[in-house]
Amino acid sequence: MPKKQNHRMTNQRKIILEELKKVKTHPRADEIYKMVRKRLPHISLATVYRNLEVLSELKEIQKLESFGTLKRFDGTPENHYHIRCIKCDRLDDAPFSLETGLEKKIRPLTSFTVIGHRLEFIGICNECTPSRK
Amino acid sequence: MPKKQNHRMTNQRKIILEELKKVKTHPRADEIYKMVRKRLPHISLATVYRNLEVLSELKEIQKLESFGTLKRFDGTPENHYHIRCIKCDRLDDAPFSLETGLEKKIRPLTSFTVIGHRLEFIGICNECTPSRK
DNA sequence: GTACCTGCAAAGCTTTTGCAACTGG
DNA sequence: CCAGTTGCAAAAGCTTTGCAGGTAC
Repeated sequence: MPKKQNHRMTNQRKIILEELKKVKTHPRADEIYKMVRKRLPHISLATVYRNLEVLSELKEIQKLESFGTLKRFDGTPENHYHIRCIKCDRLDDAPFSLETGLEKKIRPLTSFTVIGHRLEFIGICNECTPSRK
Repeated sequence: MPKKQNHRMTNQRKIILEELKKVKTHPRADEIYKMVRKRLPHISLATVYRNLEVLSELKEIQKLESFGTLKRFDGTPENHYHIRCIKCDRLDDAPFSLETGLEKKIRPLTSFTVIGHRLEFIGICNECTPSRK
């Protein structure tokens, strides 16, 4: 069973959360570190990393890493979608044709010049599905 | 203008490409290194990295790094989409409601148990659009 | 009081780079 | 030939971890 942890709302944790909620961009850890250091000049980068981890476990924030931390390489140069197994991190091609309509739909809603999109499905693969073991 | 380069099809490059085309998974650089080393025991990991870079420039393969190399953190815990600027790497929320139908459409087509998806739009932001400078 | 947290420094990993030797076209 | 490439080793990032001291509750 998962280890129980009683998290404390330390000053550092509170300020990291406040600063992250304050911006609408999606900063990297080092950017958050810079933001927070204006209010806590002696905070360490390790504390920022540890708190971002805890806060995303608590579902207060989201950690974004769609394709995982490591780069992956794909022998198929054409654009296509993928499906990832959340258990074993296996990444397959998704048997799904391109949704060309998506870009058209978002164009009137954004100030960006939209030139494409990426779509990834998340799931559990055959081998990781308990009922089929 | 972009520097012109005359790429050579060296044995190492050819074998890396062959091995990558051979698999339907999307291996990481270190996995490709292991695959290639069975045929070229003395190849170096640096060569693998350099060739993956060249091959993706040549559009022979794709480098997958949807959210970029670095992790990013999002103060909004609810699921939502993003839009990335390919020039400055800025990442904003996408003003686009969730496409709940996608998962339903892929379920009959895959052996994975689908539990979600991630969608990212790619574009050029306001500040990077030349015509509005 | 004590489990959790912090800052610092060191370690860990993946990826990139400098360099001298080598090679494909 | 010689620009492009390779292997090796070292460097460069980003992220995690060990540890001793500090703190929230």
